[in-house]
Amino acid sequence: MSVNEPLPGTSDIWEPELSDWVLLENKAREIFSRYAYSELRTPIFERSEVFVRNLGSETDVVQKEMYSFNDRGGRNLTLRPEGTAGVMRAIANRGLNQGEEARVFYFGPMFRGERPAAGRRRQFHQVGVEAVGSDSPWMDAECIAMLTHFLRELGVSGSKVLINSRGLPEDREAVSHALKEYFRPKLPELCEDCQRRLENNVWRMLDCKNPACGQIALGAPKILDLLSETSQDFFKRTCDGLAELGVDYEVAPRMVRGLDYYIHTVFEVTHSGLGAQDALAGGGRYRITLPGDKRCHEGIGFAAGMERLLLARESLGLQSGAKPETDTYIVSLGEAAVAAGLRLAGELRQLGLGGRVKADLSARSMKAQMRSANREGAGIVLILGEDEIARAQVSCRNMRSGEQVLLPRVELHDWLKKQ
RNA sequence: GUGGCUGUAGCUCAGUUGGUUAGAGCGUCUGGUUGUGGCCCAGAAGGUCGCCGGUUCAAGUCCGGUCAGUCACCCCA
Repeated sequence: MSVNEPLPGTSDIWEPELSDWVLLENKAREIFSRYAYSELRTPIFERSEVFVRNLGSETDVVQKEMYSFNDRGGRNLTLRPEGTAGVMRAIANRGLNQGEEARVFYFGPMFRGERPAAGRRRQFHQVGVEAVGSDSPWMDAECIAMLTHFLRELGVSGSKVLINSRGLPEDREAVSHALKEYFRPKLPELCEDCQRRLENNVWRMLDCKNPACGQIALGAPKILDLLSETSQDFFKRTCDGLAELGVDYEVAPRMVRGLDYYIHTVFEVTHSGLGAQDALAGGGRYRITLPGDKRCHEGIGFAAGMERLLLARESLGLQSGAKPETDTYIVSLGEAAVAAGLRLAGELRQLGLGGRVKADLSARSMKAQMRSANREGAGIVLILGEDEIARAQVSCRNMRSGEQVLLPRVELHDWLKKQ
């Protein structure tokens, strides 16, 4: 508990774990680009209303999880709790022509004031995509297919795609009504949370984790059956699209996602290697009115938790090993040689020879410098001592084979190229 | 926000029913004759036992509080 420790739910990311993060980012760029998505970077904080209007003021995220503060000008700002709102704001600001599609992906830190647990942090990272401007169910299918493609490329096997539909806003009343009718008589048998939910949030009663409630929820009317024909048709065509694209999925009739803006398709990808927080990614279709734009836009998107992707990979034994800190290590014996070593290191870096080059500046004993070279995984050690400097030579040692040659300085570049 | 478990060297952990100068392994540093790594050997450095308070002649060991970590709940990525 020193001031040097990062705040609860935040952490420093060092090598070698950092290489896994870079791998994730590069894979995201590579795969999403193939689907013609472009990277977008939006600010990490926004005016609070950007999130409130997008997520809905009644959602848990807005009610109790936002990191909000007033800046010096008295504006109420918030550290982004998710990526979609900022992306929508950016698209609105730039403008979207009639019929134009915006396909973007992003990744970066998100912030929620929650109690940390396995796979849940206060500063966590998401990689997400948004495709705005298409109201085709095929788009939903392709988006989900892209997500499974991404997971496959990362080596994350054993995940499960769950999909459901929330229908259109105009279907909601009928669904809520039917659910209330079903649950009301069973109220005494339900948990406290669900008793409260009956009026506030009936839909959530469907996926309560309490075993007793779960049993009762099994008998509840299915959302899908209660939706309008238009909504049912949209869902069916999304499923057809998934089949067309060869995506394995499961219909989860009781899955309800927490964010209010979703319409039609909602989906989630779960993985068994994650602990209690088993959602790897989640998303869905939304309808949104961009501020300053009278037209209504539809979009589909998802966000995947980067920490959770990494956890899933870890559970499959996929974390990458430690990289060597150094490729070429220059040992210098004596103060005069240190200057020569530094000069040689600079020369190699300018020429791009020797990979990661490190000159030992300590003037310690040779044994000590060799130990360091070995510990850092150096493949090549170049030795500069009094003899070498006097004769314009350099001792070149291959640490893997143990072979060592004494070369004239002018031959060093060629020797390095051959290693 | 609520609850369970945990908190001793850089890391992983020992530390018996409270009893002298708190230990191990790994890692680090320096040596094992003049300029050579990995193996081996020797030595060294490194800890206010998370913090505060209490009980006691005596607390790393017991009690309370607090902070932190971890897992779970709510919810989500």
